[in-house]
Amino acid sequence: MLEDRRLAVLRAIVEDYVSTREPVGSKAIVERHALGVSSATIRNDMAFLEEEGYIAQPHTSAGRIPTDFGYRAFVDRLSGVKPLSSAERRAISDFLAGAVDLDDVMARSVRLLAQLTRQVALVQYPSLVQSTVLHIELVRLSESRLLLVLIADTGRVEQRSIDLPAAMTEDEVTSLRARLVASAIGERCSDLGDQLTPLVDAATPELRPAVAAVVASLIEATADTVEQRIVLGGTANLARYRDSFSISLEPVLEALEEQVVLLRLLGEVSGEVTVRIGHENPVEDLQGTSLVATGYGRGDSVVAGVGVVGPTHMDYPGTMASVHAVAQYLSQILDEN
Amino acid sequence: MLEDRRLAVLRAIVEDYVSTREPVGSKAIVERHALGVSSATIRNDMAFLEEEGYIAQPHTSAGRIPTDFGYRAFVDRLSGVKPLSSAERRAISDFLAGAVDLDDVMARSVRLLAQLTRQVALVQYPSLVQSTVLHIELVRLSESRLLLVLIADTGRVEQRSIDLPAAMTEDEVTSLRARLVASAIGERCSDLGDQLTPLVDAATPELRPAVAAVVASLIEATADTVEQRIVLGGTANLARYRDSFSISLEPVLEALEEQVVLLRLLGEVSGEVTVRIGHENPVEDLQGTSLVATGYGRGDSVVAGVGVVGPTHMDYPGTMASVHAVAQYLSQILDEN
DNA sequence: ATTGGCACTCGGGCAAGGGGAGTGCCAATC
DNA sequence: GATTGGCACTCCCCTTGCCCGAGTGCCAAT
Repeated sequence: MLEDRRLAVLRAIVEDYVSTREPVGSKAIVERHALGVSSATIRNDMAFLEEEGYIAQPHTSAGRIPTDFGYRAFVDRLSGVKPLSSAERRAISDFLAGAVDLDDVMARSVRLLAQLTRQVALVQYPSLVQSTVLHIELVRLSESRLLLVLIADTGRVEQRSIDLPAAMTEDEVTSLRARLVASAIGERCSDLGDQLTPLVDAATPELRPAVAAVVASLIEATADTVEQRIVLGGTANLARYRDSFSISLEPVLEALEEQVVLLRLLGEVSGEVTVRIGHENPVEDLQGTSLVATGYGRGDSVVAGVGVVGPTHMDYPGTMASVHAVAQYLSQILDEN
Repeated sequence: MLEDRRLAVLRAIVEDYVSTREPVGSKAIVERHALGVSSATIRNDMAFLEEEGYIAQPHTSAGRIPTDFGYRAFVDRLSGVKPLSSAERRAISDFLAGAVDLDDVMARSVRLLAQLTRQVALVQYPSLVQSTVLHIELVRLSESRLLLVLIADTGRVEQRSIDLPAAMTEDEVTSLRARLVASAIGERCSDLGDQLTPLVDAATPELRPAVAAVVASLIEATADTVEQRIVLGGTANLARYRDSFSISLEPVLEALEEQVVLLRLLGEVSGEVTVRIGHENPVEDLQGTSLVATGYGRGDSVVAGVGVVGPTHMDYPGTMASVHAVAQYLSQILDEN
């Protein structure tokens, strides 16, 4: 009962601070939230909440602001699920329906998510490792250069140009292409190594180096360290929160330009919506921000992540709902193909 | 002679202001530049330069800062060509040499340019309109869905998925693919419309709608309004110049997220390095910034643009040199393929 | 446990003042 | 006629001092 009210106070503080971005005082809570007690009582509760580490004072005689720990409690125990309005749902499906290819789906999603949440959006391309090979194409650019195109069932198309150790004729390329197609189609991209090494051994001695180069390139293209791609959007939204980030937004922008960092952020997503608040964030430069992310995929398998990065004082319920919804639609689009 | 000194004063003001970002006074010029005259003389010259619109005073009793017009004069008449150091040249070629495909080249270029200039870099994919068709691939995703892949000689690979109006068998797809390849390979992408419409007419009545859909998709993919792609990088550098932009950087970031805007920026590039200073910029939200851009391509034909956006008080000679150098290397890479 | 009252703290806004950088102008000089 | 030193003037900006008010913590009363 008493515990309940204290949590209600914490909720009030989080909500008010998120909407006003100003430290909230005991009086403001009494006025804006019908808790049925006086400001003095609230003050006592606040002292307790501060003791426990949920909230903090920027300085004496200021209101309280939630700590990362406070947000954590809010997200875990206080925020209900905030359903999207039907207008929002419609907006999402309309927005994504017009996409012509995977690149377009990714670009639209990231834009959409940035718009919905007014934060920085991240969308990861479906992982090749989780995909199967739909088609392989080998195009002869010149005597000793090939273009390799790999098409995955998730809609991803990867290309590599290959400098051959020795010239190949058109016929040789055609035949190699047929053999690649025969061994690779339908296989998991992650198994390509095992599937294709026999081809190298089976090749004639003259052609072996060339075949090896092609196979190596194919394997390299599907190696999980390089194959990951993440699209970023809505960085302009960061500028709005300029003063929210402890120092400045330069390190934040910098971190967000590093693919490696983005991969770490979206690396451990699951089917659930995950929230990392402030210092919980693995990336140092982003410890002034929060991440809301989840995975999408076909059926139960998660093939990639999607999420947003914003100030710790974000609207968590709303953001989580938007991220969840976009992930759902992405899964659906993937299923349709 | 006298005119010469006045221009020297303008140059001194531009150079000092660019490096210190603070209004420069007559005394500072005497100290930092050996012009052989007293500060009073400089003051007279400054009064003249102000009268003519080259420089302005933020307020009485402050030093002078260059106007857009002043920068223009500096760029047109005062700045010599600043050659890159050999270390820089080596950095560029090293950086670009490791690229595995066109996407990689574009990503690396934009990163490189952002790093060299410490500003926001833009790199445009080679225009399809300026390319010829190297290969076309048609993959059957399901009974009534195809994936169309178009490979251009510039290394670009475009994909579209197509919902067919009626089912097609594997054989039908193979045969259509062969016909597409026969009519399209070696043609300019911009001519695809003319080249492919006969195919639709020649198709059997049952297949005609499907063929029409495929051809329409191909034409749509190469239409010059949609085919353009621009990669952006180094937005973190904007944060450093936070206070340089008249208002805030939010509108600037927003403008830079609009493909349409970027296309307008790089739309009219030529082989020369072009500079647009402040209000000369066609995009309203970017009139507090300057653009330094040029084109790259094979031989004389410009296939795409590359450039940077930064504060009007940028190091023009250095930026122009970097942009020029990167464009050169891009042209070279394109030539090699 | 809750409440009203009260003294206390401290940040932020505002006004006043001084320092300093820089200017424009003028009379003198080459 | 261009150049120069001198000088009065302007105005930004930093610092100081001050007050106000929001908000707190504590306490005694219920």
